[in-house]
Amino acid sequence: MVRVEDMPVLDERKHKILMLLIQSYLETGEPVGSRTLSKLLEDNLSSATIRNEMSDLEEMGYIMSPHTSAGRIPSDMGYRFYVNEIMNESDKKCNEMQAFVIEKTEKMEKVLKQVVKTLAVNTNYATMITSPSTSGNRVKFIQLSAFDEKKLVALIVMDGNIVKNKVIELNEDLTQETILKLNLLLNTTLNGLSREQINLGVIAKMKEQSEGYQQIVSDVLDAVADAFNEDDDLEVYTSGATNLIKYPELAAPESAERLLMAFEDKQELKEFLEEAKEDLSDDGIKVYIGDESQVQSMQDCSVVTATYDLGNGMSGHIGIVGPKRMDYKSVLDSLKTIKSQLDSTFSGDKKKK
Amino acid sequence: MVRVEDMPVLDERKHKILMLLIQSYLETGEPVGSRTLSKLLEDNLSSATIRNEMSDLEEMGYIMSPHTSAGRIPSDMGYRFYVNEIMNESDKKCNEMQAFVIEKTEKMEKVLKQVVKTLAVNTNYATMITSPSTSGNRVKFIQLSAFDEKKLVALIVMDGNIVKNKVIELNEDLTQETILKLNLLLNTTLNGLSREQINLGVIAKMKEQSEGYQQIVSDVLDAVADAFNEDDDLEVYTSGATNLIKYPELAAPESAERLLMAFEDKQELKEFLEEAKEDLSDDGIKVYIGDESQVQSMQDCSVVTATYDLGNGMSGHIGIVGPKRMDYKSVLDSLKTIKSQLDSTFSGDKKKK
DNA sequence: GTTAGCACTCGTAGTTTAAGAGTGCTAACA
DNA sequence: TGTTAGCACTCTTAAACTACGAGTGCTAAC
Repeated sequence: MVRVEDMPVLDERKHKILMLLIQSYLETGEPVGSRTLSKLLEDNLSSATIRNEMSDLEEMGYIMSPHTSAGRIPSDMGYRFYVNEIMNESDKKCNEMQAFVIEKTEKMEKVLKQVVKTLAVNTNYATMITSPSTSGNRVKFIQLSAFDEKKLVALIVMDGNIVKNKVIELNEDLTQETILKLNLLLNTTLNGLSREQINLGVIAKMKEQSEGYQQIVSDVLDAVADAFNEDDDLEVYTSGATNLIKYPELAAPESAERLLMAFEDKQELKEFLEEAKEDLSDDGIKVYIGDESQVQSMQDCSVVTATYDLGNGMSGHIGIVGPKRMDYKSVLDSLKTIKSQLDSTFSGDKKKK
Repeated sequence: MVRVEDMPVLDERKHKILMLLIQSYLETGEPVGSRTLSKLLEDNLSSATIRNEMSDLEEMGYIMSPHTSAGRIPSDMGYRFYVNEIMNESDKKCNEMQAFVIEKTEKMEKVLKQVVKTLAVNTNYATMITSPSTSGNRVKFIQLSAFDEKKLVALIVMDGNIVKNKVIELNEDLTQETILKLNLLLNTTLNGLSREQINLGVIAKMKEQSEGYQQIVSDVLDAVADAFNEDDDLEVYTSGATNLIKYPELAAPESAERLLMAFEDKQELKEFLEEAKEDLSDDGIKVYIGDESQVQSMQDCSVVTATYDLGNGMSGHIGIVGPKRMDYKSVLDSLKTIKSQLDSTFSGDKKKK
């Protein structure tokens, strides 16, 4: 793992050469030789001079040669250098963003799937997105309704207007009156309470007052717990995992398989995205190079993550996974665009599910 | 495409040799030579004799040689022959089925994901399952509740106890009385109606009686339409797609990529599974070999599909995709086991979502 | 500090070679 | 007539060899 403090300072020429070398490698994926750089560089320096500089850069740890007689490729530290550089400058340019079209669908799920797919198609990398999670949610409204002889449906609305329902099967008929009473009890007791506030005391008190309908109360509580647990079964949607095997450096059978399996299983991705929120930079975008991501199967990849915020207390994470030589500039731009699109799409529209 | 009528009849010895050849190929994945078969066969026939028989079988179209000096491999017709054979006999044996454990979760979605994963792990092939769909559904119960100043939630219960809800935002406050009236109107008008029965006439009549709350009625109708449309966004859950690239005959870069992409996109799978229900055999299990599946990306695969039935009018489809030389016997057994497990798991438990 | 020149290294791609597996055919045998 | 041994032939695969080109490091000269 590279620490920024450990990175040697570069004079102007080395800086230029390093950036050029990395750019060239990002484009071609081929090791870059001294002659290539010499031609790329506007100063007419001979390849021999460049060779000396490259030798220095290699010693410093910014670049390395895959074998003796190939050119040089960036090390993880080299990539880190490059990314740090463009993170600084990228705001200035803001090159013509492709506008992504997000159809305004009612279902959050569909929007997320669409976003993740759009991103994957546009970037040609693998993408992932978590469904938005609400923190510090509260119960807003509960209603029981009998819709069949021995069946109730419990409707639970949470603060973020998340609606949950649960079918409850009964052993006996309930009078309309009983249902009204239960509704009253449930609402007066639970409304406005957060997960933490619904403790054993509250539960005991409710059961006490429920006069023989403990089972129903307990079923409703299950459903309430479910609504709170929305976070726990946070979904991760992915797309374009197969894009990755197009990059030769990731196509090695074993590593490719592990990568694809990670995208199929999603558990690891979920954990990673959840952790990613811990160390946010100012704009919520962060780049993980190689082992920085701490995900075993992505040691040979870079991951760019962003946080999106739907405004009503709901936020989630987006990630783009590509080879280390991914086109960081365009990925950063894409993510920024998506971020703002998501924000605006839902600014006035708080529906969910 | 092979038609059973076109398959030449085989004498006993050819039958035995063909079955043996295919079994050997299924196990090893290597072309089978005459010497191998000679040793495998209990009758002491020389390889030369076998060669003659194989030559005949090749002429008939049951087997083919990948190149001159390799052994023979089954043709699609050969596989078809084999599958037809074991479909007949497999019921007799019923070898010790592995019991799959289906945890009884509340959410259908989780069950399906678990099933598809279990199957994939057990068979080492790729698996897919559609969520159960209900045909001929009707509206059973509708309820509007105000849970916030200007927000209603419409709760719709369908015949299969599928529950849908939709949040409706209002421009004005509604009195409790108005809501009761609307509830009455909605229930008296819509209850018991199927998708087809809710036509323009019914809608017009409702709007007429809704006295200025047309917007709400129309929103509710949207939600109802949604509930009916459950079928349209039938989900397909998949697992183990990466298993496929372990089989050399499928690992060729281009074809493997198409396969994996099919499993990522799922649209094609969905269509295939929906069509599969058209031509059911008696026990709901069907085997598609090669181009029989009509799915472009699976020309080199075999697909075994089964229908599962949850009893309350809900049914869906399972599919297992593997190389043509998949272990049909164990796949058929696994599917049968899962089928019965699914049936029994939900026999007394009609919850959904 | 820069550059030209040169020997050297190493990976890639193409060719050659040898080995092995399997076939088809022929002729002999029961 | 069915079965078998034998043999020449084909074809794939892997290993060994070759030639080539790209790139380097070093030295010596500018």
